[in-house]
Amino acid sequence: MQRKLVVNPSDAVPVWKQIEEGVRRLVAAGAMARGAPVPSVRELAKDLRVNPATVAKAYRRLADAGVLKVRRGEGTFVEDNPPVLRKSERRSALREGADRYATHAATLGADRDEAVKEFDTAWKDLGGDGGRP
Amino acid sequence: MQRKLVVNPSDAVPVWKQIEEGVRRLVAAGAMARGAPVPSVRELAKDLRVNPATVAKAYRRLADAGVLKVRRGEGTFVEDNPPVLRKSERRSALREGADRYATHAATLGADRDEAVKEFDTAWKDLGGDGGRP
Amino acid sequence: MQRKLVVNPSDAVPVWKQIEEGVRRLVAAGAMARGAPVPSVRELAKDLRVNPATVAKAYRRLADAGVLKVRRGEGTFVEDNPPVLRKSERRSALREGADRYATHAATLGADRDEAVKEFDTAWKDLGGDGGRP
Amino acid sequence: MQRKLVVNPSDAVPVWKQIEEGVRRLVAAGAMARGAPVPSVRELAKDLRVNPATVAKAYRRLADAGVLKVRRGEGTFVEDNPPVLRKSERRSALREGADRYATHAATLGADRDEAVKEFDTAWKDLGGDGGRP
DNA sequence: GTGGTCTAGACCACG
DNA sequence: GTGGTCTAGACCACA
Repeated sequence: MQRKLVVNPSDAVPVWKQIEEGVRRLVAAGAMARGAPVPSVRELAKDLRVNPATVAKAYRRLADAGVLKVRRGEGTFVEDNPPVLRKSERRSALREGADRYATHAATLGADRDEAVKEFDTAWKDLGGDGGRP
Repeated sequence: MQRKLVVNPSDAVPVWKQIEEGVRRLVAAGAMARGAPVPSVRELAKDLRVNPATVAKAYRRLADAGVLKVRRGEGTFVEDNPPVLRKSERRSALREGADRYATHAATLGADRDEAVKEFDTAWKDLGGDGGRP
Repeated sequence: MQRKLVVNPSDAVPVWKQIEEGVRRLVAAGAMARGAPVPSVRELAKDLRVNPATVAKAYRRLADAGVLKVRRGEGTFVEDNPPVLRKSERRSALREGADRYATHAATLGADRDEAVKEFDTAWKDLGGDGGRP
Repeated sequence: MQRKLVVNPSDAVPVWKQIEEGVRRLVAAGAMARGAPVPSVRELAKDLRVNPATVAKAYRRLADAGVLKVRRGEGTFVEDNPPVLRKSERRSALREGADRYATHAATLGADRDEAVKEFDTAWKDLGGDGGRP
């Protein structure tokens, strides 16, 4: 599992969404500890070479979602108790990704087993152990 | 595998791209035979309830990619030898999609079996039968 | 100088125009003798693998221009005295071709001398002798 | 060489193609520097008095060809390393155009000097100075 | 502000 | 009939 944020500006997925998902991932993985400060908007923007407004948008959404907490004058921090997605939200988000991958694989002419095999390889590379990564 | 094109105008992915990928799938699956005519721009547009320019864009891209062949004044046809991705390209394209889905699922806290189960559901909805479509 | 008609259906120039210009060229070069019969519409269409209507359009224009003569029930023939283009028409047609080539060369980043050199090579290959081919 | 884009809506060649070739020329000539921003779609459309979608089509094709780079929400830029045709490709592309023009001129009964003279006139109208632009 | 998508409809060239 | 081009204008996502 990567421990650092990376974004691909050429990707179809919006940059702000890549940042948002990346932060969620790092928080879930413990790479960003609860209550710990996250990089400032300007700092992260400079690191990722993106527009500060883009980072700000991701942080704002994460704050709205209760993953981050802004303390005026101090900075931005990981919430002590980052929320878990509601079941239905989580499910539909998962389904969305599954749809994308299924369409992608079918377009390439792959069959079901080949697609799953490739997924398992990718899953292992994330640092998983066959179950929860 | 579905034998008919369908598009979802509410989807985030552009309609022209849905058409392009759908045609690629049908050609790959043999549902659209080599050298055979594809529906005319206007006809398909009427079927799908979209603007002819949208279909034309998809056809144009497919012609640029060598999948379709436009004969002026006659119509649009499947190329006799639609380009097949080289094995390594196909593999890496599949892997890329698998990576995206694995990351996505991991971000949501799903485990491997849940992700595969969701993928299978999505695959079936494409019209697949569990094996080679 | 080619002695046979060839057309390129993928070219930007319409097929009927390629045929029309080809016939003019062959007549001017003497490859199609004055008063001699030209291939029938169907025959030429079969040879060139184009739609008979396309050949018919070229022949009709050539007949209108006085280059060919249709004798009903007998066939189509080269006129005994094919007309010469009026000076202004000829000039503007020449200029049009020059414009196309100049734009083409400039887009490729060629300089004037290189473009002329390439033209001279092409001209010689047509069978010319440095002057009228 | 012209330093500014101009289009002729009455010309047979599509406006989007005129724009595409014009930009290629300006980039090749260095009038549009590597990495520098090109006029925005709307701005250029206003300048040229054409529809923004027409400019967008040209830009899109140039981006696909690697000449321009689109940065979402920021604008469109000249690529740092716009692709140069390989020598042999460039040569054969030039030769192709030369062939077309030679054939065209010969069809009109022009001699070599007349054809070159007309070419020079056309070249000057592009803004050339008789040598490398 | 930027570019991308889509619609509706006109007009043209080609076969 | 076919596809291609262009316009006018709306709406969206992104930075």
